[in-house]
Amino acid sequence: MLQFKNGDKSCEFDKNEIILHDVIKSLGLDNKKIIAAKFNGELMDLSRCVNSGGEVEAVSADSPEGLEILRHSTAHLMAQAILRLYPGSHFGVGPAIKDGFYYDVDAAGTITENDLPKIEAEMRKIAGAGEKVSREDMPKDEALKFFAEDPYKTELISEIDAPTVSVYKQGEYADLCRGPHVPDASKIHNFKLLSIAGAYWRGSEKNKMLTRIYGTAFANPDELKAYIKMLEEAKLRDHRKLGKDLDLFSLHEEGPGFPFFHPKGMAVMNTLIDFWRREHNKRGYTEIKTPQILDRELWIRSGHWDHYRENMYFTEIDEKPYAIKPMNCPGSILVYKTQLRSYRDLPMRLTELGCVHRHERSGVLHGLMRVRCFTQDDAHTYIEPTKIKEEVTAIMELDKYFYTNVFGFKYSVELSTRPEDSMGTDEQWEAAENALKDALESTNTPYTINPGDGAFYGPKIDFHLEDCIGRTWQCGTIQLDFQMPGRFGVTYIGEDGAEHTPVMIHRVVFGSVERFMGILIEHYAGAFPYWLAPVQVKIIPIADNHVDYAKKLQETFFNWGLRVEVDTRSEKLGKKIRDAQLQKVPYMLVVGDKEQAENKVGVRERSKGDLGSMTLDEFKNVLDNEFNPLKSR
RNA sequence: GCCGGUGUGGCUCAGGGGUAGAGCAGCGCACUCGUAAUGCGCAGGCCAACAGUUCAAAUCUGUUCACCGGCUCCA
Repeated sequence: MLQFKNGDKSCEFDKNEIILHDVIKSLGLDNKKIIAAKFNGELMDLSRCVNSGGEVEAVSADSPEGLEILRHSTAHLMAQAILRLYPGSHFGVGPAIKDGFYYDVDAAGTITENDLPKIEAEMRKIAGAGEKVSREDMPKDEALKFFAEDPYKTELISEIDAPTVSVYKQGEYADLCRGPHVPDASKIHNFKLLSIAGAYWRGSEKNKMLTRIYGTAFANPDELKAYIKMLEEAKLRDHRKLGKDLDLFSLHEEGPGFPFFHPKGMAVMNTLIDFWRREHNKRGYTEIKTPQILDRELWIRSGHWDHYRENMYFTEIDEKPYAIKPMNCPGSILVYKTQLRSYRDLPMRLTELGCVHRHERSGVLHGLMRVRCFTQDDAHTYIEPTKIKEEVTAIMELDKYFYTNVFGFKYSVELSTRPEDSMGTDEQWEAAENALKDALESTNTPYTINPGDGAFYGPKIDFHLEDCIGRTWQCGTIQLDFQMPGRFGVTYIGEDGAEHTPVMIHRVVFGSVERFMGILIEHYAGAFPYWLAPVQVKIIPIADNHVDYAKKLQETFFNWGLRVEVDTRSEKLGKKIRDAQLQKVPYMLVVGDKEQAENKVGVRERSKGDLGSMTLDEFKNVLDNEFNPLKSR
């Protein structure tokens, strides 16, 4: 006798074993969208046979768990189609991921983007025929024999630490897989293959490169359509396109990875920096500036030569070796050491908007997000070891103010621990990692651990912001450093009159000012808020004889400190407005006979439209009510 | 760096072995206009670079460079 229940529903079978799908049916839970089962909390195939009773749930394709199964099964469906079209192909791994799935293929022949429709068509054929999916548990040695032709599966099987493995078969295709999967391919309707790329087997560049095919699948056709539309809209937000359209920056073959900033881009960047300076001054930071090129000896002493050389550029001055700085810390230390410091001077918070050069491999460059020269909004804080938590907490609050209050970003936090290539003792690393953990936990900050991703001199807390298509980019970081102060003999005189070594905190908020700007462009889709907009106000004379009045207004607004342009072209009003809208200017001021006579401006806001005629005082009042973190306090 | 793709006027793109095309932007002229594109005209390109095949290359081949999508790496 087997008893099953689901909430207040229950059923019994006078048998020793039963198929979960039958249980679901008699519990009255079945419908077309059900693709798997959950038995006592464990996801299983609908066809799975159980020999004890328990809690049973039906997993629908539109639940988060069901969607993952659906996508995973779609990856298998794709693999079967590829096997038909490219017999002899082998497969690596093919998991469900955040917005879909991929499968890494060692294809017999070359698969290109143009082949995706063909593969998709084959997939629909198989799904239409309702190809059955079945699971089989095999002892490992049998599985090894079964997959003898497949180097990838054999490698995976031999690493599995269990006596048996499960194999899923559908038609001519079979795959080593934990499952569960849909009962048959007819459950898969709404899918699309998206892109193709190379990917190293098991993620190591020492291994062969396989062909990775990305795709996605959804429970409903509307969701798939919405997702594809989202991808298209995201493309329109791409900071590289908007950077061109809005004349913010450009990239040139003559300087790969070295962006050129135009006047409008600089207007945004300088505004960001003004804001940044204000906020740091409020919090007890003072600013320094250190040289671009420094003696190679300094970098040997700092450990960069041993741990970071691959990413550095070198040069020679008067036959002596020098390095272009990839980080600002050694420079900061030299400034610290120009005087004998007291515990009363600590924490000493030195900021530096340092332009650093790092050699990045050609394939990773990406607009403003990944470059070879960027401006770090750096600060190095020298601090007594007992004050770490307090200081780290204060930095996290600063980060939160920036990201959430001012820019409205979602962000995630990671704690990155000791990497393989690093300096210092285990005790030092443990102390540093614990200090960061402590700060995170005492502020109830949710975080994940990113093992082995710390800097070579210490662990770090990283802040990741999302771009328009969900890629995340590291911006802020807080790094604890127990190494450099010792290496450079950095000291302070304590209350006890003795010399002590301070701890150093390296931290950035924007991270790279360039990257942060890239993310802002996508975040706002180019429509910067009033305080950041490169052109805040565009004056639009209706006819040529209003240009003089427009220019007079511009003078006034310059004196108010605004960024203002006048459209002096002999175009129609509609055209000038359209162009200003496309440039995403927050305020357009239409001026014609009426305004000129009354000394007014016709105010149009880019999203609210025509706000009517206003005196200059009234307009100023509107501007004063705009969000502006440069004016608070 | 690796795999795949792409490279044609400022921008978006068509063409494709026989002396280079469109729209937008630019310039000129006319219009002097009331809240998302006025009309007409003009000018603008060694078709990424370098080799090769050919009577002839933007077009075919090779190499290089840059860019795009990923991988690896990272702020």
